[in-house]
Amino acid sequence: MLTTFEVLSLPARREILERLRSGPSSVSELSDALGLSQPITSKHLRVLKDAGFVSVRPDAQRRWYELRPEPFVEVAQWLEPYRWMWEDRLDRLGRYLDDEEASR
Amino acid sequence: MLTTFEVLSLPARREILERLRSGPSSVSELSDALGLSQPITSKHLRVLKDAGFVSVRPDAQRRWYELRPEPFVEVAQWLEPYRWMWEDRLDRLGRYLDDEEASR
DNA sequence: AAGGTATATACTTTCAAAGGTATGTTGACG
DNA sequence: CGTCAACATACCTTTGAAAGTATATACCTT
Repeated sequence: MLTTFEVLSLPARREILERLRSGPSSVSELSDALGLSQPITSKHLRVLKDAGFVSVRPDAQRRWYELRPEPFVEVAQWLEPYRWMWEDRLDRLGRYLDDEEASR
Repeated sequence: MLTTFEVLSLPARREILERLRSGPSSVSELSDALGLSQPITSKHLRVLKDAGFVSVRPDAQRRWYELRPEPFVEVAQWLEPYRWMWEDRLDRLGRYLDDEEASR
């Protein structure tokens, strides 16, 4: 199973995620919209599902894929300790320290 | 050249970045601290440099590597349109009010 | 039951990143 | 000037993700 950042390293998969921001979508809708073959699309969705980026809801032959927040939260948490580099406002530093303290 | 997310997909490189949060470091310091061989460390640092994650300052035989914000900002900007998934409006309203207050 | 639709997966090939090892390069210092 | 120290890079090998193609599965419709 691929890790969160490995999943995100492929542009096609980021495009799938971007498209899912506007709501759930079926495989054929995604493959049409992004110009990918159906098998390729299914395989990317499988990877995205295994990593927690999407969930699936069957509906007859269709599968509706939908965004899930967990891996995005993981990225946000990874990113947080680096924010001081470009957001050097003291109140944000304060907020970061508050969060650190609150997490213990 | 590897893209931002490709660079981040390797744990060893994320560990290097994490270590650099406490300040600039030389190759041997990093390789000792992380248990990596010197060539491997140098190669990862080369990748990180090419992708803009670090800058280098020569000092005799030593090279001091230091974090740079740009790629982190890129990740933050990519992440932003997904925040609604786990941060609801009230959270963001709260932060907005905090910012307004802090700016006076 | 038959045929069509929507999706998943098996199989193969390709390709490039990652690690290991050896060697090159540059500067310090006796 | 020779040697050591710190680092970079060239070369080779391995490995696994990605794409393409073909096929399997499940469900609807008539």
